[in-house]
Amino acid sequence: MKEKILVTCIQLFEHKGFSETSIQDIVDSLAVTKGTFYYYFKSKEEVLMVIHRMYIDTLLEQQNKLLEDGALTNKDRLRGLVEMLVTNITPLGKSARVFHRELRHLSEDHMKEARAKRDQVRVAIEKVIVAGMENGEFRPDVKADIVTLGILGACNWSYQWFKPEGKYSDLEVSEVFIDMVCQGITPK
Amino acid sequence: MKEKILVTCIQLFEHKGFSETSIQDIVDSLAVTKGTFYYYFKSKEEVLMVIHRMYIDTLLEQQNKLLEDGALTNKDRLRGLVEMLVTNITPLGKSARVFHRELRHLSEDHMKEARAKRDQVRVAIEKVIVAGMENGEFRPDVKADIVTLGILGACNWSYQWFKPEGKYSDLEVSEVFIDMVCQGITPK
Amino acid sequence: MKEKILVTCIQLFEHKGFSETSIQDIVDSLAVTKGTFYYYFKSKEEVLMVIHRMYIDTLLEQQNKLLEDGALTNKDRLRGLVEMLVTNITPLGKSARVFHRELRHLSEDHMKEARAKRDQVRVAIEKVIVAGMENGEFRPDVKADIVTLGILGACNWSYQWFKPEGKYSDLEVSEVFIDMVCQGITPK
Amino acid sequence: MKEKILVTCIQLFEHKGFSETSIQDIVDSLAVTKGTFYYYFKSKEEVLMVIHRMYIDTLLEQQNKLLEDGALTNKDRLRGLVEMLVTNITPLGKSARVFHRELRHLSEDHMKEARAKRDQVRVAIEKVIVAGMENGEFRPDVKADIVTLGILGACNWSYQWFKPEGKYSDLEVSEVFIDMVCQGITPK
DNA sequence: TATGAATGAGTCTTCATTCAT
DNA sequence: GATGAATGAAGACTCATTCAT
Repeated sequence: MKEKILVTCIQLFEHKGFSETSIQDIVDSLAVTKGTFYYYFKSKEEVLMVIHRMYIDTLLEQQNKLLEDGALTNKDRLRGLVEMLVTNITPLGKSARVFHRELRHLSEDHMKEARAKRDQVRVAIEKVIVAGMENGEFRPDVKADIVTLGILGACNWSYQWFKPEGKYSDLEVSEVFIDMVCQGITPK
Repeated sequence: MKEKILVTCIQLFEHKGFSETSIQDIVDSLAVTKGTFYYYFKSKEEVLMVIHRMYIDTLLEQQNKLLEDGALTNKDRLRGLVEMLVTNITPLGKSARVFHRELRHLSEDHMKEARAKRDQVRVAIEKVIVAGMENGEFRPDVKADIVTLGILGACNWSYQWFKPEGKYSDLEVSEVFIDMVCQGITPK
Repeated sequence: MKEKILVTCIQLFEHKGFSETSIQDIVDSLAVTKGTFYYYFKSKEEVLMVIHRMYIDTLLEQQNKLLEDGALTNKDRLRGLVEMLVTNITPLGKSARVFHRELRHLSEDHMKEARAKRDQVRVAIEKVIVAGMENGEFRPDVKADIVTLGILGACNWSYQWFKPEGKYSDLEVSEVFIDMVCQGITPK
Repeated sequence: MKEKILVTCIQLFEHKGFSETSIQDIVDSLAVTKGTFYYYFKSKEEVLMVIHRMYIDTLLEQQNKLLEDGALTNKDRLRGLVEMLVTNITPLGKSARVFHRELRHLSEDHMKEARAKRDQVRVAIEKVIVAGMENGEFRPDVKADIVTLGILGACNWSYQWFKPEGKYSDLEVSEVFIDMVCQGITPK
């Protein structure tokens, strides 16, 4: 039941937004009563928090695997991180959209937690880039911090326009992003 | 007064979000009464619409100047567009954040209008890239549509983290973005 | 202008009802501003009162002519009163509907006045019937007071269904009413 | 509770009118909170609709009994219908007044429904008269449609003046109406 | 586990009215 | 005569949340 509530909430929050989704909407979708909702969660915000946590923890897990794999080059790692961020398979895609859009509706504490975790992704990208700069995979003169934010922006923004049934798959999109970021768009 | 209401609304919508800003909040900030608000605007949504329109129209105007200037190379134009998007001079920065975050709270009609205009920016970037591909300024094998969305993402996302008083100026940020996109981050 | 406001108000009150008609509606219909309205009338209720007064005074005037005409039989007089009530010539028809429907929105004092005048019509009918009973024109055993209220009901109700462009004219309707009331519908 | 809300609303709508009765008035009368009202009804209009439906359905039921009773003459039936309409036994009397006065505040759909049902009463009276004309109970030359509207008017109007504690009972009033309509007020 | 009645603060919005100009 | 900016009380309705059962 807790699971079912979560899934329903992800759908609704993604579709209508957190503020615009009422408890009534949620319990109607599930054909249960309000009491049931409050038996499992103590507030609407708690549901949001759980969604955030599930999403970001999944991400961080993936990320750690990538970072710890000693066999990979830094470019491979960067590719892996970009793919991870762009990947849009349900239900992670919906969670991702909720994550990026509804961060502000978390309570003070939960927001700090979410931000801190979100930052780990940024830091990971930045570290990979810096490591690549040091071992010659990347140009030594790039501004790693800003480039990182640029890459993050490109990836996170994809949740705003990406359509799974569209012209390109999520993998193709990440490939293009990686190519753009690594080779640039001007001819050599 | 209409002007004052708008400015206040931009502040509040940016700070607390559209849904979370009540008419009461707005009129309290201005030390007027609700009646006054509704004398100038017929709904909260109308204010949002005006903010959107002001922002996007300003953008499109700048954009048109860039596109019509025959003396520029396509790379110059791209740089111009990126600079235009990243530029965060007050009060456009707040408007920009409101624009990107609260699009969904517009009414059906206004949303269509806003989306159509927003799309003009995307189309402009894409056209510049395609033109550059044709005249050899850019590689002939890039996927212009996705690259465009990547660039847009990097730029639009900057409203989430850019601080005018921070380490880099908005011009520096756009320079890094342009460099990243054009040269790539790998050495030649 | 005062005249124009009145005419417009009759239209609007008749169409939407008094409570549902806002000052804004009124001034919009006239393409003037609220200030103008309040220059001529000191409240919405005052307009309603004037409409009531105009209608009922017109009625009472007609009624008095009928009653004072010594040449008429009581049956003639009754016919005259019924015709007077049913008559739906514009703009009296709309005023009549407003009169009957919106009485309750008058202020205490105005309501008393309106009720008193309205009562004069009832009393007049009753007197004509009693006079007819005394001189043999009407049956001596009718309950004049209730019959009066029945006749009034039939007439006043006609404003709810009568359509000038309908199958019968207002004169035909009153003829039928008079016939029904005088002869009854059973055969002799 | 739903029952209690309905009873209270009938009182208030009858006394002050629908538009003039606020939700606050209603819940204050019941010593509950607004939330409670909206737990049972989803709008003020819904309450009005229920009141209309209860009243008119009760009426139509009574009416059908009358029409189906083969032992009655048409005059009996007409008497029955008039009695039914004039009868003012609590709480139907208040409902009746609300019904006739507040019809216009129903939503489009509910209004159509109410009007259709209200029309059934008119049609029933007309049919009884026509049937009486055919079997010789009533004069063959009466205009059944207008006479019907006259009778309806007399009856419906009674809700405006009838007082249960007054000089005449509701049964006496209907008797006078029937006598007036059938015999007429002129001597044979 | 789950219900459903009840709460009460809060939402956006409308409105009749006033008044300085 | 007429304007239009401003008021503030009141309107209908929503909502997250609680709690006895």
